[in-house]
Amino acid sequence: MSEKMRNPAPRSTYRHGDLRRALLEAGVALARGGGPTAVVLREATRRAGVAPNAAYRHFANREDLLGAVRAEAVAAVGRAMEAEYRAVPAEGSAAVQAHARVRAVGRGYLRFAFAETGLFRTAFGGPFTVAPDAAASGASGHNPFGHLNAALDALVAAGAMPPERRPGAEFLAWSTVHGLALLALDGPLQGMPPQALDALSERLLDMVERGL
Amino acid sequence: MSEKMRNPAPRSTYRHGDLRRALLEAGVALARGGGPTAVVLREATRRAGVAPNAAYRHFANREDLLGAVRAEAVAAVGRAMEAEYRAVPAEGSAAVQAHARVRAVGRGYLRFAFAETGLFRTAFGGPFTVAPDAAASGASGHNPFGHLNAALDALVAAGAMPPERRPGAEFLAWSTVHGLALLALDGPLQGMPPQALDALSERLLDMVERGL
DNA sequence: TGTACATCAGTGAACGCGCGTTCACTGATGTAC
DNA sequence: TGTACATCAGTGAACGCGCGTTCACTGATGTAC
Repeated sequence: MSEKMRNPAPRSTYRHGDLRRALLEAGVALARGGGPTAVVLREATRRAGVAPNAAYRHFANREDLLGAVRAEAVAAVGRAMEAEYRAVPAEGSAAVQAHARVRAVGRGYLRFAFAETGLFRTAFGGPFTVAPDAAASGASGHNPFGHLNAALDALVAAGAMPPERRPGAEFLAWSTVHGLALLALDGPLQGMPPQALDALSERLLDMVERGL
Repeated sequence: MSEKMRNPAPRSTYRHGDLRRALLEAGVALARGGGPTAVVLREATRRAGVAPNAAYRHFANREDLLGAVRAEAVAAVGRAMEAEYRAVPAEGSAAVQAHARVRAVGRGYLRFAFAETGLFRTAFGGPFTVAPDAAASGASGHNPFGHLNAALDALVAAGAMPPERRPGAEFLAWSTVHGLALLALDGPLQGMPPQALDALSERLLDMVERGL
């Protein structure tokens, strides 16, 4: 029973059950609907059926809650990228596969942006950073930047990209898809039908492949 | 004197002199410092030395003021692009010049974004549209989208780009620079020194040229 | 197994904030005769 | 040139809003003896 001291697990029962999770999920739902500014602390507590100030037992303040929601949104982007990535058939030469995977990663990013506007905005619509060990950590999935880096590394390993062009290439590739996403969300591409957006995405990915 | 009826010019004297312009300039100054959310109606009137509600003689509401400020910011982006464009030396073949001009247009956009963060955000950081006649109007300068379109048209005219790739190419090119700008403003490129940003910009423009 | 106590998740009420916006007004200016 | 009147740019005061956040609290639960 000395485990209590070594591993001071938080108490297992709370009145609400798990208010922290409930608030986080409410926050994610708000973000999904209206982006980061829609993550309103009082509204999250309302949805959790709790007094406004109860949130302060689980989050330091509104910014803290928003940060947790943002992390969820980033993870969701990563999952979308992973899904496209895994859908790439394991056929063709290593170079062909590596190319297909870079495209898949970009396609996942774009499709998420088009389909989950609010969450995408929450993840990348304001100031954001990437985990410092993004490139290094291979195991921990759900990191968009890590996926991109891995795909580009594989491109070099397959001999499909000159190694001297590799440094910084992730920023060039990311810029491209990021820009298209935001043009589609806020800019002149607003309201373009999904299939047209998909077609434009493929052309963009062509351009990146040729250009890298 | 019947001109009065034909041309009912607004009265030439106002107590303030030109409060509309004063408010607009205050708004632009606020946007320069803090982006669109910093354009606060009350603060603009404060800076103009006027009561808060005086603004309603010149703007329907806050959104109207912000729209006018945004138009100024967009025009400033256009001017920056023009400046780079005009700096292109008139030497080499038509194709070489056309390439140089596409690059110049992109470079102007990026440099503006890096140097005038607040104004860039105001122009393109939220929902925005481009003038419907953007491509058509050649004379009216200061339209970023128009500059880009013109440069790409020239690229095709010079035989430096296959005509069948021209449609929609403006969105691909714009996506690319737009994405880099936002990654530098909000993302992992934050705090990168201007010369490094310039170097990355040139690599990005290389990529676009090869890829288009 | 039972009792006394400490913990702390959630309560209820209230705050100050700065904003955008509305109201009825005033008084300098421009215009008609 | 002088007087009477209309216009309307800017005034002063006030509003409601919903937010994030703080305060002193309560009462269910977990723990020690």
